[in-house]
Amino acid sequence: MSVKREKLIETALELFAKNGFHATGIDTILAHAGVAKKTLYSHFRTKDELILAALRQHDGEFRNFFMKNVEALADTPEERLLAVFDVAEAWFSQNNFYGCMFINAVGEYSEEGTAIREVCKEFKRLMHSYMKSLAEQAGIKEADELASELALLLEGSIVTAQVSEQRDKAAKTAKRVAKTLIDEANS
Amino acid sequence: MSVKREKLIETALELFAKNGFHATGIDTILAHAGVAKKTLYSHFRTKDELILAALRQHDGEFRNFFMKNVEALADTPEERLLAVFDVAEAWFSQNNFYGCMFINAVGEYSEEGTAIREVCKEFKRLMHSYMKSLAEQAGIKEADELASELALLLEGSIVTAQVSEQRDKAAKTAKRVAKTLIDEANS
DNA sequence: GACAAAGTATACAGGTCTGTCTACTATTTG
DNA sequence: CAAATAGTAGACAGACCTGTATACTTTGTC
Repeated sequence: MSVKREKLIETALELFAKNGFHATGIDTILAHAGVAKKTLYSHFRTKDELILAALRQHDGEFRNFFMKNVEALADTPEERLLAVFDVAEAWFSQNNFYGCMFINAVGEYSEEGTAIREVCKEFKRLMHSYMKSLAEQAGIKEADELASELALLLEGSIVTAQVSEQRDKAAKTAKRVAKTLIDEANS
Repeated sequence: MSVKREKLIETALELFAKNGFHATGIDTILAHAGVAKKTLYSHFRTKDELILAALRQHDGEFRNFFMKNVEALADTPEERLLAVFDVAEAWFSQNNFYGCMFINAVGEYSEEGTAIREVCKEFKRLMHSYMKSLAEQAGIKEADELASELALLLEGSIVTAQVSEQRDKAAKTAKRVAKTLIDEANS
């Protein structure tokens, strides 16, 4: 694929994360990426298509980052369910942490059923699916229920880290509750 | 206070909630409110000041709605801690539910220390404070910890209801975990 | 080396944005 | 009743928005 296209998506992701989608203009993206306007519009028909491509790429990249780190931090499925919140803490402490891009996107695009919303919904579905598979591998009976509970905790910690700026505490509180829930589901 | 000013804030809140802050123009607010531009700029110096006034009013209104409903649904402090999630479920099921306006605002305004961000942070602090006082009234030792845990669950259920559109399930899952945590903190 | 593909730079159209200004009209208050 | 206050309607400036078009340049491939 084109290196210009990749540069555009990379730049767009940074600016969308920091300043939001509506507040980030095409010209700003072009200036930061060092790409001409015509090149952008040869790769993407509209700004919305660029947003969509950026979100789709971030979906893949982020889940890859997340799973790779979970698997590096712990070996057993049960330990990995807990490690999710260690990875979250490391994520929150990055200096370019601006919350979850998919949550932020839904805040700006409220119309249900649109492509942008569906990508965000799918990302959350896949994160839930990942935690459910870990729970199943750990031999937990109510794997789906536990995954929903842990997903809720993860969302809560992301938003608390973003809004209340208590990043370490948000992750640690979520992890403490997660431990309680995993122990309970295992008994 | 001026009825025009109130109408402006009310209209702005509806449009900001539905379409976001950057995507909602001054002219759109004026047309919906039936107010002249000069009147707006006699009450607010800039759009940001209107946003700030709207957020501050929503802070008061929302917490009042929340606490009134919690207190109507349950009588004892312990039951009220659980009722928080029944009120959340009722909130999510409103047809004009677009998630938490403060979370959405932070997604659009990333610069820490700005007035808009501080209002959002303060709202979350006050919600935590409310749940902490309920926990204290219920005689729970680690009231602050429990409040942080329940706040995390509440945030998680809000975001899940908004993004994943499983509104009933999000509230019920959070309530189920909350019950576990409250029982544990009481033992 | 020729030629097609991909890129640059930039002007432009048509629209929207915030905020100011002028001129006029109700409304309230002393 | 008169004067101050608060409002309407709308034009306007200057900036920014998305998306298209023109003319030129680089790059890669046969």
